[in-house]
Order: sequence, then structure tokens, then C-alpha cells
Amino acid sequence: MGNLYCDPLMTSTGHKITARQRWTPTPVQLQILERLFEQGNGTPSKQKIKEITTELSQHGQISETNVYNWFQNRRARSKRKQQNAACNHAESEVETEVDSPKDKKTRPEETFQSQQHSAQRTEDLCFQSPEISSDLHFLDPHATAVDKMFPSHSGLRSSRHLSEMSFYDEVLANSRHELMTGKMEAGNYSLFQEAEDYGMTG
Amino acid sequence: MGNLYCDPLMTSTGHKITARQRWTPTPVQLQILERLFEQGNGTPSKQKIKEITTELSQHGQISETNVYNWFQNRRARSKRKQQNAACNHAESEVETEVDSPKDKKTRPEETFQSQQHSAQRTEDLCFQSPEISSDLHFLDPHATAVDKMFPSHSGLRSSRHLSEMSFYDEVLANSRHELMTGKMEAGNYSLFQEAEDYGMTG
DNA sequence: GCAAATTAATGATTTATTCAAG
DNA sequence: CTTGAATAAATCATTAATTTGC
Repeated sequence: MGNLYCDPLMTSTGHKITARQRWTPTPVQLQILERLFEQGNGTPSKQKIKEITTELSQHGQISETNVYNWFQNRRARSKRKQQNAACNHAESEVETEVDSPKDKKTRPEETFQSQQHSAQRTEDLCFQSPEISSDLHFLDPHATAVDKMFPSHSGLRSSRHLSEMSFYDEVLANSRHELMTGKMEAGNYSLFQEAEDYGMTG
Repeated sequence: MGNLYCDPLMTSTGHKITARQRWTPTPVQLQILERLFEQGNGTPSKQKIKEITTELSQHGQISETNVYNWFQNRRARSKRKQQNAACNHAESEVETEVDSPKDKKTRPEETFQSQQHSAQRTEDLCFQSPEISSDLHFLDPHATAVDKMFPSHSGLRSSRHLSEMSFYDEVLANSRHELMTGKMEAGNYSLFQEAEDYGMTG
């Protein structure tokens, strides 16, 4: 239940903010992300990711990488779940092909949308601006900044194959938690390539 | 599988903005990269990639992404070659699944040099090879500018106060890649996450 | 009612596959 | 054919849920 973010790793005496290594979406953030995902636009473009991140930043710690990863994972998971769930609807095919890619440890992800809307983070709530609903701005017909980025969500697209809708996907990456501990050995890079490169330093 | 692989370079009108020609390493760049690769330190850390890129930029067009990709491809390619060769040379009679296309479990990486990015935990121990970052000497014999930028990496990782370090101004974050005004929407994300993010509730 | 131990979810990274430019 | 670039699949590692014993 109440999963308080009571991390003992808080700033002790000289310890720093390096508390958790992996981002955990706040309920609000999650809600927004879910909404966006449902709009069915696949992985947002970088531009959108950035803006989404900016928006979500108002509700807690988050980064573009987090957003990107979230969409990636979300999509992959959805797809797999679909497969696992076996298409027992319209298909009269055998179900012996969808599952068994390899059973090592992959559990049948029955991952349901656990939308724990309970306010867990006290901090979060504290920082909640008087306009809590602001997070939904872009989701609503009011159209905020984020809304502009997702114009194609007409809502009438009740597609069933929301897994194959990606336009692209980044391989972004970034150092992982190691950095926080000072390691930073992970080597991952984004592909800035686009604007940054051609024509710049060259 | 069924990815459409939409060409992200075209605009809606089908008009290309900037032909995306793929980067081609110049001989000098290639030489340096090869040398670095041979130093055998796996994929360089983000920091190093940055510096390498900076250095290589002086010899032609290049980006961090290019460098990163290059290392990635290089490693994969090498591995595959080795596997292939081994398969041919080794037993040509008993084919007991010498190498399935999906055998990561077997840790094929061990055949290579250290994999500095896979096993390190947040513990501040220095059990890992302390000389991991010796890859800086890649250009040793000539010692060009690059050499100068990689001197201070040795043993730094051994520090156990890693968690105390707070001045990792790694926050770089591709500042402007964002202006892909006409480029493509294929975005990529940077590595902000590390420093920039986790600071949350603190 | 808590807290250590376990399990389930899931964020983050790596690897393999594929596509296409030269 | 070589290989840089892009995507998806698989894997890893950590956090949250849940269970269990006190």
C-alpha cells in the first residue's frame, strides 16, 4: 500500500543526493505517460520527448531518457503481452507459436495497469502547484504545450495494433547509475547526429 | 521484425531537407578509432567518447554518435567474426550447437577484454580492475592532442569516495541537437539523466 | 503493527537484427 | 560487399509489492 519514498539513502552527513538509481514515475507522471501512450502515436519524436519531459518535470524528477525508455518499455511490454495473452479472439490459429520464445525467467507478464492514484509522495504533493490538473492540460481539449505536440491523437483511432506504430526509435542511452556513484563507465550515447553534427565542427 | 523503417529524413512533402549521408571515417579518424579499439577497453565511457569526438572532429566530420556507433558495430562485428571463424575451424563434425545465434547466457564477452560496463555495482569497492581506463594511451606513440585529454583517467575509478563526488559536470546534454528544424524527427536523447536528474526529493 | 525476506514489476542497458549508403 | 545507422528483442538490475515471522 502506501509506498512511501522513504529512502534511507537520503542526505546523511556528507552524502549527496544520490539516492535512488532508477527513476520512479510519480503517479501523476505515470498517468500522463499512460495517456500519451494511449493516444497511440508511438514513440514521440525527440522534440516531443523534450517537451513532455519538461512538462513532466513539473511533477517530479524526470529526464528525456526516462521518458524515452518508458515509451520503449511500454511498447515492448504491450506487444509481448499481446503475444503472451495469445490471440484467442478472432484468430483461430494455434496458440503454440506465440509463446515460448524462451522460458528462462521471463514471467508471464500479467502486468496490469496498476494505477495507484494514491498520493504517495508527500513531497510531490507539496510541490503540486495549486493547479494540480495542470498535468492533464495537454491531455484535455484545452491544449497546452504538450497538446500541440500530439495533434494526431484524434481519439478515434482505436487501433488494435498499437505496437507497430513506431516511427523510429532511438537508441539513446546514457550513463547509468554508475555515474551517481562515480563510476560512469557505461558508454551510451545519443545520436545527436542530426543537427549537431553535419555542418558544425566539421 | 515488421518494422517499416520509415525514412525519417523526409519531410511531409517528401522533400528531403538534408540528405543524410552516413558518416565515413577519414583514414586518420579510422586509424585512431582502431587504435582505441585495440586498446581493448570496450566501449569508452561517455566522457571519453566526448573527448574522442572532439579530437576526431579535428580530422573531419564526426559526432559522438558516430563514435559510439562505431564502437558498437566494431565490437559486434568482431565477435561475429570470431564466432564464425571458430565455427569453421573447430569441429566441423560435431555440431553440438557451438554457437547459437542467441547464446548470451554463455557470456561470450569473456573471450574479449573486460567488460567494464556490465558488472559494476554501486558498491564503492574497487575490486574492479583499477587500470581499466588505460585506454587513454591509444595514441601513445604519437601522443597527439587526444593523448593529452585522457591522461587523468587512470585509477580515478578506484576511488572509493565515488559516491561523494558531486562535481561530475557531465551534464553536457546535447544542447542544441534539438533544433532539428527540418532534419528529422528521429531523435535521440542525451544522457542528461545522470547528474541532471537525480536530485529529486533531496 | 513493523521489518526482514520474497516475489513481481519495470526502469535501464546490452545485444542482435535489419536497413541502406558507398 | 562492407559497414554506418536504426530498431527491436533480450537481458540485467533495482525498486515496489507482497508475504511471512515476530
